[in-house]
Amino acid sequence: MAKSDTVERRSAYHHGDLRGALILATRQLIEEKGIDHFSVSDACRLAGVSTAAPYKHFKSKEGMVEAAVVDAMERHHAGLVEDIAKTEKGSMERIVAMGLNYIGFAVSEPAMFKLRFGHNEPEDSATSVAGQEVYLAVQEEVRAALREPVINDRVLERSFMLWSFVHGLSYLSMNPNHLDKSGSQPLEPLLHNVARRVLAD
Amino acid sequence: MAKSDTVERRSAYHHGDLRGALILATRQLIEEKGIDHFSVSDACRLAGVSTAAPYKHFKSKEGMVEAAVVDAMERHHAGLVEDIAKTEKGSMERIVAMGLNYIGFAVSEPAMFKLRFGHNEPEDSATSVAGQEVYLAVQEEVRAALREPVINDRVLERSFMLWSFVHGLSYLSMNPNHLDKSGSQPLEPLLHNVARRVLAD
DNA sequence: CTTTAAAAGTTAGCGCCTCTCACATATGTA
DNA sequence: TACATATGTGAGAGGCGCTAACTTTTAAAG
Repeated sequence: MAKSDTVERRSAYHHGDLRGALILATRQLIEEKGIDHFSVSDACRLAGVSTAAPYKHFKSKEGMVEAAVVDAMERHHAGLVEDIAKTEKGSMERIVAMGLNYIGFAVSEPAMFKLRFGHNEPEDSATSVAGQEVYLAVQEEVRAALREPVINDRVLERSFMLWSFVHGLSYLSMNPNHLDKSGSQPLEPLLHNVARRVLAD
Repeated sequence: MAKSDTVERRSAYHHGDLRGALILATRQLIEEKGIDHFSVSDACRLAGVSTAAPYKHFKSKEGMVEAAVVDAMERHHAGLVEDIAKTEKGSMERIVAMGLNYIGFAVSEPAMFKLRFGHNEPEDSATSVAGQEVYLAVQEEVRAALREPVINDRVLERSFMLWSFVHGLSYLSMNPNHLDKSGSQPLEPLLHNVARRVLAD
């Protein structure tokens, strides 16, 4: 309890929640101008604090960006859980809903999405752990769709295939001018098509 | 002829080929320390020139990195053409060989590979054009494997599916500790499995 | 061979950025 | 109220991206 307690209390000192405000500013600036043109100074101006303030919350610029990405992953996971709750467990519709949710996140926060996969994080890093939650959810739903009792190698294989397709489709969807490379189908039928192939036999 | 002539002559002045040397230094440093810790100054030190020299060849740091990525894409395409020449046109082996080549490049130059997809280049940018050459080669081979006379929507759809999967597999292969998420199969049988599904019916 | 314009390199330096250090202030607890 | 700790600020060191002005090398023309 010691650690999470500390983190929560941190949210109520001077600024109210400077850590959260900086994470938000970081995301907005990166989505707007690109990671190459992002600076801690800009984020400080946006949050209305001095340029030294962030270093009480993050150990470096890199750590600040990573925190923004972790935050995005966590929101993505929460949204995913919410979205699929509207569909029936083990149904094709749920698999398609997951794909649409994944692509929807990529389109709405493309910079965060790309940063998630642009760095080679060590396995136990916060980014990796947060990103894995989404993938674990995919595995569980594929397991249900395949009527398997546990997540075995068959489930892992098909989950990975599905994830690959959806991931690739996300990249194309972020660059709308490249969408015709998929054969110009609308998203939902294409996802059904792919899910059928991946889950078949 | 005016333009390419100029570019080629440029390669034989003072340094011999500073442009090429800087592209090489840029790639080496980015692969070694990551894009976040890359600086033009470091590349200059490695190439043995002043920090102002690069700006005679590239308009900015961004342009220098992009040139390194374009160079990587061109080498990738050349290697792909060479690799598939060893297999029979229209065969499953050729499709699998392309997948292995793609993944091989991702593993050998992961930073270049990620930069290729980490930026949202305008459609006509050099990066985009160079990257498209590889994808056009994929489409042509899928067309041959499907016995289609031209690259129609069916070919586009299956090419995209194949590319998505191979792309996803590349990301996992760059992080070897994540490879078990694909069901722990060795690469080649897994590629056969996927190619069969994608090309079927 | 000399002249000349352009290409390719250097030095100096401006402005911005990251990050640290010393110091100031707010907060919860004893 | 006193204290320890968590947050914040201001000043500044050191580094980087990029430009301006200048020098040197090269290719081409007379």
